[in-house]
Amino acid sequence: MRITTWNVNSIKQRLPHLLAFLDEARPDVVCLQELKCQDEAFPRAEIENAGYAVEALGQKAYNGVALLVRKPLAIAPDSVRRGLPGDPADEQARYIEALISGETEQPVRVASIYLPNGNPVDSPKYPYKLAFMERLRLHARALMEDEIPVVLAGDYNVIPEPADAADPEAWRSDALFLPASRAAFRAILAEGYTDGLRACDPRDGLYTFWDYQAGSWQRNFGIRIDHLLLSPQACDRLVSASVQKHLRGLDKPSDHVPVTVELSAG
DNA sequence: ATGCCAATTCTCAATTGA
Repeated sequence: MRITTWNVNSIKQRLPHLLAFLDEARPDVVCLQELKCQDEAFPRAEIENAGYAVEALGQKAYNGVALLVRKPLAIAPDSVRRGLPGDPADEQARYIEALISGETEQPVRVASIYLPNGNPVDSPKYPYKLAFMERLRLHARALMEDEIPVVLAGDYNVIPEPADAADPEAWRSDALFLPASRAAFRAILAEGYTDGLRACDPRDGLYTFWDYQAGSWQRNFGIRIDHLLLSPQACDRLVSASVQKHLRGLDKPSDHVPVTVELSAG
């Protein structure tokens, strides 16, 4: 089972690239972030025609997450969770989760996460980010209890280590790289989760985001902020992980590229 | 230190992102 996470930065703008990616890469599960569209406007028919079941949580203009599941895999009935537990007042569309099952594969629980950016750090946005990460840690812990493999995939908006940025000094006081942000990320890992890409590829220079500005792509001024975190049972099945970097070089790209892990059937 | 770019919105300027 191949599971991909991709912040598309507007599902409407990126639909041609997404459909081409589904056709070429044929991932089994796709976790999308930054749909920037309400559920009524989600291009459901086009994606279903490509062979995928869709569950989405959208809102106007900002945020928005979705899960795509390629047939014959399916989303277990009544298994979809919309919104991260822990704060009923949080109305931002940043979390969707479901149990994925198939005839020949062991089930896997998969979440698509759009973690808050947190900038500027002296605004309420930064404490919101840290509170969201603590909620995610607690939920990640709860999800391990039934021992079904868990993959928490998404745009974490966290640069875990200096090796995950081409120029770490440039991010020193940014919400993506502040010590408290990195500590909150490590606290999730400490619950027993593994950074899937890092577990497969120890090299420096693995990036998943290049800013549209200042020629970041051309100069390879990237950062690694899109992650797939695997519970112990999921990590036992980890076969490979990779970044689909070439998509950043297309016309009208997202500023993020897909990241994919492959799990054995069980 | 700021803008650089891209997308969205009750658009022609402001807001958000990272």
